[in-house]
Amino acid sequence: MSVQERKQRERAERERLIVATARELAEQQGWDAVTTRRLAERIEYSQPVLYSHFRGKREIIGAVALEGAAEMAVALRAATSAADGPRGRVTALAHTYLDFAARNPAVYDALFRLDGGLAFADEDTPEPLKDAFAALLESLAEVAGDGVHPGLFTEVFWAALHGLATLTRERRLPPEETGRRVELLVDRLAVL
Amino acid sequence: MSVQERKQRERAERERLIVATARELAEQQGWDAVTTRRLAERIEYSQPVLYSHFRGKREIIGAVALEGAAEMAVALRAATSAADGPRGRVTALAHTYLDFAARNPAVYDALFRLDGGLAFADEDTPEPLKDAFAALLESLAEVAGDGVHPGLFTEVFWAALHGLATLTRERRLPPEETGRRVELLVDRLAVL
DNA sequence: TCGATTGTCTAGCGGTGCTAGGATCGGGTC
DNA sequence: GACCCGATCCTAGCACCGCTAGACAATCGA
Repeated sequence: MSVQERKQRERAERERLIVATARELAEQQGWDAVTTRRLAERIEYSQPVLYSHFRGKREIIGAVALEGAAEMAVALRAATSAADGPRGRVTALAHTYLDFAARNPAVYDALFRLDGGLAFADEDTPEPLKDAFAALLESLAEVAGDGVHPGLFTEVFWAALHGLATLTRERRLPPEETGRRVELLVDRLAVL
Repeated sequence: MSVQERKQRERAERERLIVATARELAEQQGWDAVTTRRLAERIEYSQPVLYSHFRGKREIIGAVALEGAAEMAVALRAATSAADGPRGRVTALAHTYLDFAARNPAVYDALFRLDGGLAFADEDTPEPLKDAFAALLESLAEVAGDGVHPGLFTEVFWAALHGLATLTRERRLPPEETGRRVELLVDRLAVL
């Protein structure tokens, strides 16, 4: 049994290596540079090894996305729990979200822009994704306003943040005014 | 001279054919299916002909984007001029925007999701893009609220619409509640 | 020690965007 | 009308992509 266990451990370790390497490469040079050949070379195995862990490139993106979702949830909760008052929490939430997107563009892409084969807003949505949404909802529910469904409010707020994050990063919005945009968004959307 | 003019005409005509065919193919089967080989085959020329009109695939996407921007501006202005009152205009604007994105996913992608090599929010931004933003601004300026820069307000509103459009289409938001999300967005963001 | 299983690699398939270089066609000139 | 020359277009091919079949080697159980 011990031998099998060791092999399983090593296999799991290699899988982590693949995901970490893919993420690293994507952050360094963008997802276009994450080819199966380059990835295989970096982990010092041949291409087919990747396919013994994942169905294909899409699943590797999905794995990076799940990792990112967990980290984002942690970051959001840390920021909101350190802030004071409803307004402070929502502002911190917004800034943390945008900051995460800006600092981890490849992870953000894996999560919300690329196809990682993950189900969203569904019963079989992976737990980390549900939890990241829950982290948003926890802080936003208190400012949704009377008679407004917290989930719906969270969706709208999230969509606005997502729009700002993506348009800013693609230089479709000038990045200088991000602070004022967040201020406006929070002032208007949140019922304080 | 007449011969040269005829050749120029034919050349311009072929360029239109390329853009129209690329757009059609993208709407039918997605941008991934728009390969230079398939596109060349559809226009009944060889691949290199494409490169005598455009620097590469990216520029073809850009051309489709410009076409789409002009159409979107027309659609937005038509919808808002037919609506009554500030609230009616903003609501119509939002629905028209999301409707355009849903009905022309490939064009929307070319405009706001893919890299068409176009400059945004810059002095050398192509005129159709500036004009589409202007169409948004025209209706949104009247509900920006006192002391809020109309341009900044438009950017935030646009980002929110963009987030809703993209997340809904990628099934990251359930599509059923779009109406209620727009209602909430307009109610909160616009000063009526 | 031997066979079977597991793991990994080499090699290759059909596709991609893009381009070099040769063929062909048509207009302008004698 | 014959010729030249430049513009125009195509064939063929480059290096790369995601992915996989099949050969090979290492390891396990009997």
